[in-house]
Amino acid sequence: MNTKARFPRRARLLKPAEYSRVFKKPVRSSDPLFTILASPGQSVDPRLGLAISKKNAKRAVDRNRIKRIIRESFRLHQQSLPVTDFVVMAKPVTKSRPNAELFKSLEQHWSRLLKLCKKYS
RNA sequence: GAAGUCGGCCGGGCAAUCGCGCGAUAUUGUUAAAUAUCGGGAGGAAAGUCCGGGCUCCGCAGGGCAGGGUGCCAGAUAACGUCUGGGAGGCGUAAGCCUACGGCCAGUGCAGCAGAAAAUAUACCGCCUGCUUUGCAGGUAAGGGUGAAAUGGUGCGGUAAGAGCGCACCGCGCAACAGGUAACUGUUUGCGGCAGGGUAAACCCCACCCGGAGCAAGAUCAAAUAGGGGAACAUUGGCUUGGCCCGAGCUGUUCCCGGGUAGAUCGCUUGAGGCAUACGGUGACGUAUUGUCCAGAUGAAUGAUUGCCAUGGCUUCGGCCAUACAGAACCCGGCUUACAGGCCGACUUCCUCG
RNA sequence: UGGGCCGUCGCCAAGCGGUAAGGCAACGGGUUUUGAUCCCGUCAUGCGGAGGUUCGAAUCCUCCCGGCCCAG
Repeated sequence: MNTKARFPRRARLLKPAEYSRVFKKPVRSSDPLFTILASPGQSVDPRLGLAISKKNAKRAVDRNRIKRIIRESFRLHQQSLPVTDFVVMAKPVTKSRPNAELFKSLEQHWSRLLKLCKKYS
């Protein structure tokens, strides 16, 4: 139904309960920049949640930048993703990397998760 | 031209594509919502949370003690620990800057080491006199030495040697007078030979100020669950909003029925708002008028990519690199701290030329 | 958002206006055939940072920096 690369509210995780469900039995994908947890979704669309802790990115500016980049990347790739709930977590080094590198890393994550989720289901 | 002082301002720009959340309007839809168009969408510090206020609740926000804060004077302000003007002291050639800057003649405390002596008196080396002369007694506080700090400085007189012992000038204290709203000031007058040290960011005293919590405050609608709610009576203990007391409420018993967690909505952005002009005031600021609406999220919007330009640096002249500090969360007034680079104005000193 | 606490040698810490204790560790020496134990000695000039008050500050005051805890 979403022919365009949009990012409305229903494509996000909104409640603590939804987050804890993902944390309980996730499929993991990690690299030095991000860890992404995935779990089969209950909605019609793939959904995204963000977990950027103050420990990993101390300044609010850095946290906002990381979140925006993750959302942007998710928005552009959600067409190819299965109906799954994702939670993206950042690492301590993430804040010091340029935007282009973060986009590249996330792209690899999405394609890897696509394979993993197919195997899972 | 160089060095410096003060004040104010900016904090990259334009375009294209793809988005996010808010408001208004329109259409669709039973609702939830969806789509389209238009409008606007981070800061000078949004930060630290160091002060002050609004707002909300604590029945009223009351009294006393305790505790905390402020501390030259006057003003500004909703208020302040902020700001403005003035005074005093200090620093600087100057422009200018800095200052917790009330009170140790209310009381209490503290001062290691050194030094004779550290706060109430005294005398180590000295100096002078006398004597029974390798010393003792008396006088003295000029000189030396110690220390952060030792009973005012210079000169003359005076004396056995000295000493405010006396005098002159300076300093200090008190009073009067004059100026100033006041702090305070003085080529003024008079009195006092000098009061007796330091420390109050030591306890403390004096003056003034402060009730407590915080928008996750609080209000409304309400799945689940039955833990409850209201009125009357009683008052030992317990609880409540600052630590205690007074005062107030709840808990207890009886009677009567409606209450409320998850979640949602409101609070939530029109305000001690901001811009412009005029007037008053040395100034902080105030008054009046015209016109204006300028972020409102909630796992948390305000973005990403590309191109061109701007600024700075490097350059093999093709280009390449860099562009700070930092992200609203109820809202304002300050303070403090961080900050690439740049702009404007006023002033000071020095050098050169005319 | 609000409130509270703490930064002292490599580690654990006492001291709270007048020379910064002590223990563990480390290093050197002694004892022992060797090692442990034990004994003696040494070490770091450092009180999170910057200002101020004071003759004198780890201590008092102000502002920053870092860490921890609590309420919701």
